[in-house]
Amino acid sequence: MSEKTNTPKCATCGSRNKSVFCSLNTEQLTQIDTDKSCEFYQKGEVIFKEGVMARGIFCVNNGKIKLSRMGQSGKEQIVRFATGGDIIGYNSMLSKKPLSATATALDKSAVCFIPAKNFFQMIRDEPNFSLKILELTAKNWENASRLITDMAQKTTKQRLAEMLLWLKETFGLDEDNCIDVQLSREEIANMVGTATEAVIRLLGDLKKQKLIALEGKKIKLLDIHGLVVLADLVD
Amino acid sequence: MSEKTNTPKCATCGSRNKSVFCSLNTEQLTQIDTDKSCEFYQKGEVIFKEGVMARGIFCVNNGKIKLSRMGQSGKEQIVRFATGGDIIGYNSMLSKKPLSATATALDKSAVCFIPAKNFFQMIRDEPNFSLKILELTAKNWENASRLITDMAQKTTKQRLAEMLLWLKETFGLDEDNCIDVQLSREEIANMVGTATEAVIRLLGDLKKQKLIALEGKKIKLLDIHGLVVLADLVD
DNA sequence: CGTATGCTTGAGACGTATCAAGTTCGGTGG
DNA sequence: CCACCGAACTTGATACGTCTCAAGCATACG
Repeated sequence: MSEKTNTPKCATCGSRNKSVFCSLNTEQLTQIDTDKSCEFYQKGEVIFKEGVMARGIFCVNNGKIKLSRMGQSGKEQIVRFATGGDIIGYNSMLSKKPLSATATALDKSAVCFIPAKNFFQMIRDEPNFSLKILELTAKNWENASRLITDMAQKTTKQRLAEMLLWLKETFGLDEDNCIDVQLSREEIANMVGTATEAVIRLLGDLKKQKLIALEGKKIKLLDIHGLVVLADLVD
Repeated sequence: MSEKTNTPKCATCGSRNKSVFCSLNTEQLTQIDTDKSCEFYQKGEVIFKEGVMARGIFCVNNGKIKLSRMGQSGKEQIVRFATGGDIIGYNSMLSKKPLSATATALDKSAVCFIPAKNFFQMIRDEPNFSLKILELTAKNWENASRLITDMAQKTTKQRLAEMLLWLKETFGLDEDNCIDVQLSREEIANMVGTATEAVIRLLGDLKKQKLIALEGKKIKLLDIHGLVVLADLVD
């Protein structure tokens, strides 16, 4: 099979309708199909690296991706996730600055690359597309400012509870009520902004409080409302 | 003097050229002038409140404004500042969600209100304006994701050093090398994400390290490079 | 089956929050 | 102009949470 055969078409992309591309017409989608390319990544593979200039945007066809920054002495901070239908790398395009985060596959993922030229053309030609991107960046800011507040003010345990809820929103639950993504304890720590050991102890606490259950590597949510209350510190 | 007389005109606004409105033509500016209104605020007065739906954007003619969110048990978290030429309130417009932060004047400030209609019209009619706003929101995200990382990973002292540098960038230094904005210790604590007492002690430490000097309420920066090094934990 | 990697537990040190005084500052009314 | 009052600031003592380091344990994989 050639790569061409593997490359998904925008018109038939299952993620398109919930994406920023939902308002584009057939002609515009064909143009993207012509210019884009698609890459497949294994778990752990890097899609793009912080500090490099972006040459286009990436659209996640399917899979799970983390976006992280290098902080203090090389410690990773996970700042966002992306799944099917999400686009990544656009902030760097728009600000004309180097990429501010590294994108890494958490799972087998298929990611399309759309050149800068097409991206900016869509912004110029299609005000609705522009507005979609603006909506996206505005929501990003709102999420980010909430995160800043929480990082600054909440205890580690509250942040952990919040991150579990965030993971649930992003990746959903499987048939067994377990969060449907596999992250190492270290990666969870890198979301929460704490040490791996703290995550382990605090997950133990949450388990004792019957808010979650631990089944192997999987985290089962037993009491979502309880987690919400804890995360908001109604405590 | 009627308020009309007081209302500054966009065409002669000293802040316009460094603002997102720099690419608009005379006709477009006149349209804004017709529809906008201008309010004057004293130190401490609230321009808009978190949770309310925005009905337009605000453009700072002059003055100093803090944007903050309510976190844990009512504790304020300062997430951004705005000065002459900056616009605020647009994220809420774009995401069609309630305002995510409260804007408060730190000083006598003049702020123009531009109705949503005009804002969206400019986005539709003027791709360059669209791109300016996109650039702005993208930069916001990059700042925010850095802040998230720093809040999660840096020590309080490092964050304080970083915030002092941030204040310097935003408000500049006066003729005496003092940060040109008056914030209470509590407000500084609400930027750093710590207690007022910690800020006081740590400012004392920075003073002992000869990185800053304290002259009354004013903070004088003695060794900017030293602060940069400290903030980055080259320590 | 052995080795590497990730996970877990424990003990100790450190940083920061909290609470409880004082002190200084800035504005107001006598 | 001074005295007063409240708010902001400062300092100290203590407690708690979290990080770090060190060791042991489970798990995955060749």
